[in-house]
Amino acid sequence: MGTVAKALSLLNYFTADRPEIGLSELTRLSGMNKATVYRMMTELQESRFVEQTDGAKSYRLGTAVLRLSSLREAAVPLRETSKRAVRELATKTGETAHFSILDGAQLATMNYAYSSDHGTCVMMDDAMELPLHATSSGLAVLAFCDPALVDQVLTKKLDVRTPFTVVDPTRLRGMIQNTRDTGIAEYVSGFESDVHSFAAPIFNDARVAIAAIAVAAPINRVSSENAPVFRRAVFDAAHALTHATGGFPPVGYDLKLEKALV
Amino acid sequence: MGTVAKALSLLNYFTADRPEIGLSELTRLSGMNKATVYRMMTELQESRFVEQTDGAKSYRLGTAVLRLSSLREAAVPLRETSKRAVRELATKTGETAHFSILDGAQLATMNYAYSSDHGTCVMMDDAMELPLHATSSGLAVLAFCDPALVDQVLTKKLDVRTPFTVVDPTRLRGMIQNTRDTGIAEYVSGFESDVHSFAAPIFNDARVAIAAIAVAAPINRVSSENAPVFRRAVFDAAHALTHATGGFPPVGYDLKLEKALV
DNA sequence: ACAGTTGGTTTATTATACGAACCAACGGTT
DNA sequence: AACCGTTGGTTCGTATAATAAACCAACTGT
Repeated sequence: MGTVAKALSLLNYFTADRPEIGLSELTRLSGMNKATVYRMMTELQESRFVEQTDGAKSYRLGTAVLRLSSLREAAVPLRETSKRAVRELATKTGETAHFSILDGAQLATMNYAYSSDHGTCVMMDDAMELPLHATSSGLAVLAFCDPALVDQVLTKKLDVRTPFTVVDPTRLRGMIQNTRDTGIAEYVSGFESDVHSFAAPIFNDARVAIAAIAVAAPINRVSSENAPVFRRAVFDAAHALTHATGGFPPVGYDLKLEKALV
Repeated sequence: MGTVAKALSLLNYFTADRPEIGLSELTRLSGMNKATVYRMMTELQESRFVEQTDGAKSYRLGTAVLRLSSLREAAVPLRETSKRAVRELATKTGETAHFSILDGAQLATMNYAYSSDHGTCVMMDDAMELPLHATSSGLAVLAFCDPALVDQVLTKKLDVRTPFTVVDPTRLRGMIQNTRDTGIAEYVSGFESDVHSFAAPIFNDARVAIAAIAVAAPINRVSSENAPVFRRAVFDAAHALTHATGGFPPVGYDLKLEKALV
């Protein structure tokens, strides 16, 4: 890993839970030398990727990332397009909907929407990172992405989030194959307990999965009655999104789904 | 400039007009050695700050910036809050409204909204960069930011955008002082010909200007009749935004404005 | 007075980034 | 087919720039 990549990896320690980090803390987190961290943060600050809060000396993400993401969004519109789709999906299903994009070997939540149909709903965090092996969105992406990513994910030690998180590579491969067959991913309590989620992949112009849209409901609100409704809604949303963003599903994908969902 | 900053400066060559850049082009633009550019882009790619488009080998901004900007937005909400304000301002004034944030020595447009009241309106680009010396938004920020920034901007050679762009430091200082006195900035044809714009600053919690909200109208639609309406609308929007984002205006600012705008 | 923080600085050492020159492949001209 | 100017990518000896340990100074709580 070169210097640039090492410096940029420092940015990964910023999370929704930890929006500001001091020098010593960042040194501890990264395991790098303090002087090194200091120099890198100074450079990141020059480039406005981070900024120091006035009173405290702690760092937080800077304005440069805003400009860059606007540009990325202008070049590859996803956030805006998906936002509407997510809101519609939440309204239609009466449950929490979310859209996440593949970023390395994880999914980054880009937006989500709640429904007020019920007194409770599955909660989300801003910019939440979703593991590929523990979520329906992850399965949806793994089923239709570059096979190398599947190998990469399955050879690492996988985090256990709940007693129901599947970490056995063989079982996961089975679930991925199953998703590939049906076109829609499901996961029960893999990431949060008592949550049943449905997800479908969004494809790019090379027919590779790059994102997923999902619905997450409390287990007890999912039945054999309404599960087909969720599946249908998720598929329709994903289908529309793929097309709206200039992507194409793999050959035969739509057809297979249309049959399965009748 | 260290390696990290140099590598990150490569990202600045991505603009709305030039969303994808090839290796040779980037080498030419940056004036760096090709091998150096290549190494840096490879590292940026590892960190997912850029990605290569499938067919062509050209680079475009990657997914990492999306995640980071979501996190920044979670820590310091501005984009979302301003979006509503901008839309309201456009509706209220019947003209194009936009919000931009200080990023280094430039303003980065974060969002904008058109009005359909007239057959024509001032057009904007995504993620447009606005020079501080040629726009009303720039004057608004310069009037209430760190004085060091004013010096920094005025000592550089300033770009001429139109025959009406002011580049004389003395005249600019006058205009900045004038903005400081009235609290609202105006500029006629400084950035685009035949455009009259009004802007007011947004303050952070240290009472320093960090952004601006503005209205831009075709010159012939601005008169002594409706100019006060524009000023009032822009001030109200900026005031609301400052408070909505947890900032405070300088002591006496609101009072001065309230008097001037009666 | 002390121990343990914090952010920031200095130093010699050595690892790493550098750049000129070099490929191989592609697309037009002639 | 030979040529030209492209393109993205690679090589390798050299010199620059990143490194890490140790050190400040300021602050906190005991």
